[in-house]
Amino acid sequence: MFIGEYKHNIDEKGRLAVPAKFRKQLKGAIITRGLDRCLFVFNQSEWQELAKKINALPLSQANSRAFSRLMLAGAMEAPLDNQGRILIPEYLKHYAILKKQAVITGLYNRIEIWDENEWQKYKSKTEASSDDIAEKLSELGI
Amino acid sequence: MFIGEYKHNIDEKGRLAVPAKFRKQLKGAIITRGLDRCLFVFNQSEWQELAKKINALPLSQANSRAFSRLMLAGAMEAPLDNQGRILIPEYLKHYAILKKQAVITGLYNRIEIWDENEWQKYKSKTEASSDDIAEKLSELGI
DNA sequence: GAAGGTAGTGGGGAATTGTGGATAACTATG
DNA sequence: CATAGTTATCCACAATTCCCCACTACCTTC
Repeated sequence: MFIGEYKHNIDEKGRLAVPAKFRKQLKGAIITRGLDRCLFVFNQSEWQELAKKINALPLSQANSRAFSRLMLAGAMEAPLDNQGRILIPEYLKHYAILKKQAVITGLYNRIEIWDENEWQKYKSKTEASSDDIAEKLSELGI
Repeated sequence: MFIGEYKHNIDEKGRLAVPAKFRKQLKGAIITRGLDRCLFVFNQSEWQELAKKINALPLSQANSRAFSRLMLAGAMEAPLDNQGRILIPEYLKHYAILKKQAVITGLYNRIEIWDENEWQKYKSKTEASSDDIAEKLSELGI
């Protein structure tokens, strides 16, 4: 299970250190476009499951194609190097507006990568309206 | 599984380098017209499957006939040369508005080839409405 | 408080990949 | 049958990517 929030730097080659606590669970990581301008990182099995679901969407529907292209075409295998870093492709760096300082968060079955600034913005926005958000979730059984 | 987004150039002879990660899975490629003004590339077995599906469409329906003509009549075998490139026929280059810079994307069981410009346009359009798309897909269990 | 270990950061060298051009084979046409 | 044009195969260079090694800082433990 991935939990927690970590702050790390991306070097000039686009490499980002994965927090040590995440590494063992991440053999064969897949990185892809996420929602809200962050990146998702999955381990092999979680990704397999998700990719299969996406692939099953009907090719004839424009929305399905768009979503596939976001998630599947956005995806990239991201093997950890000996120092436990992943390489973030240029187009994903661009998508997530990643500069030097990045935030890595654990969300149970996935990891998210945010630009530090974006994360702060998102957090303050969300924290301010956390009560409202909670209300709306009651419909979903939480 | 094909995933990822790569940027490559088409040379004056109409040749396009297939990303190294795709090559082993692509013995005997089939290239054809795709949807949204891109080209689809399949490996042998995926193509077989799709062709069978298309063939099963009712001949009586105008839409089916149009789709058959788009996909089947547009198809072409595209063997890789020793450097891992495929040759894109003139009529397909024209269909996909391909100029020099092309984008190659992996979508699980197929590859797509886009003109760089078209891809950027499509992507920014899609990314802008990614929340809506995601919402609609929640019905499908994602 | 010191020492050992772990984690994060940075840079350099080697192999792979992408790209362009050149030569050889084939096809078509006069 | 010969020649010209077109297509296919091969070769070589250049850029990028990948992998490895080294350093520093922090944290933990004795």
